[in-house]
Amino acid sequence: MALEHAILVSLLEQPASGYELARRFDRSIGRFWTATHQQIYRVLKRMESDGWVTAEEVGQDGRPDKRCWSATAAGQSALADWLRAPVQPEAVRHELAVKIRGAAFADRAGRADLVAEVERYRADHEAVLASYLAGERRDFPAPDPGDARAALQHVVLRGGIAYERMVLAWLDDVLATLRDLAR
Amino acid sequence: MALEHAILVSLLEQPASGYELARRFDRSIGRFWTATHQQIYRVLKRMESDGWVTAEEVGQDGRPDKRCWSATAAGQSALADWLRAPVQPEAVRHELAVKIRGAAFADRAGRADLVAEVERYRADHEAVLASYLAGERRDFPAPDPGDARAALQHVVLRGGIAYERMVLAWLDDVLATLRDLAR
DNA sequence: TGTATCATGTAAGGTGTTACATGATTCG
DNA sequence: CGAATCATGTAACACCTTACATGATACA
Repeated sequence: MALEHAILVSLLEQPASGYELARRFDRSIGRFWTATHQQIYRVLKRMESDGWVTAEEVGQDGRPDKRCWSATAAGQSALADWLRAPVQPEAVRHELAVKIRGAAFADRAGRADLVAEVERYRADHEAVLASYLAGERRDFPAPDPGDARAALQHVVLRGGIAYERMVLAWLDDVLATLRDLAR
Repeated sequence: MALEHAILVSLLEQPASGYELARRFDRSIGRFWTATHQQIYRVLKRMESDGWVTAEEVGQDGRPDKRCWSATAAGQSALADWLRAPVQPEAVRHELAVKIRGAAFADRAGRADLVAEVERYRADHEAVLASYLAGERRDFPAPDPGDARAALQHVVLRGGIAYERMVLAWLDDVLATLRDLAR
């Protein structure tokens, strides 16, 4: 139930329309919390009725009008309450791990297909790592000790980078193991 | 939608009652796929009507009767089909990362509380790592190149170990960053 | 003329969580 | 006698995903 809070954080960082929020959830915030635009519009409506956010109608030339959302004082206080609550244990769902254990019950051809799929998956993660590193060079070229927001954004990004590096190393281990079995 | 397939893998490894399955989802399988007993019973029923699993009634002395489930040939073939399909991109939901970015909008006391919470969270992950390492020593003391199932289970466990080590290192980074901001 | 982007939604269906429910045995 | 474990479920609700829907502008 942290979608509300992820939206609050994003709106406190910068007010936005539902559409812009949805794009952020495809990019920076999407690194650690995914949401579709349908979810976002629905939750924004609930948050509005709870008084956590307010919208300002913005007329635009040559584009549809938009509602620019920002967090209210009540929203910021709800976020502060949530920050104080314990972190919920995460629901782990790692499909590839299920497939790897399932490979024990596949034939030679099935395992060869899995090797190809792991290679494709590995290439995806290599691309994600490259984009994180590019983002780090772009957004955090030199540490600024006075900027708390940047320091916190940066440490979260470093977590993403560490995760991707770990995944790549593990996928090499997986590929070596699968190839060993094929011999 | 991999719960069905996680159940198939588990039943192929060893037939089990719904209750036993639920316990496995609290332990070994739960490392990469979580499920509650309610979900498991519901899905088992659907899988039975799809002909993927069959149950054998087992009467027990001093305990309630149980239904021992095993995968059918149709179930194993459904698993093989799924193994050939591309891995779906995972839905990332990392609450702690949201909280860390949210800490930019908290006061000193709120950040101090977050430090304490990160320390608690870190201790949890240290315990998980210790249990993985104990499981590795217990179940895979010496590699057996002929045992495909063990090799695949082991590489998945190594993934869990690598993940926990990465998380611990990152949490140290997070704690150092938060403490830096408090000075 | 077709595709991409901006902008906001509804509806249906599937999945997951929480609470409730039952009933026996084992162990302290 | 109470708590934990074994064993299986139902019901209600919350949440998420997918498909559908609309309509404007910008650009090739």
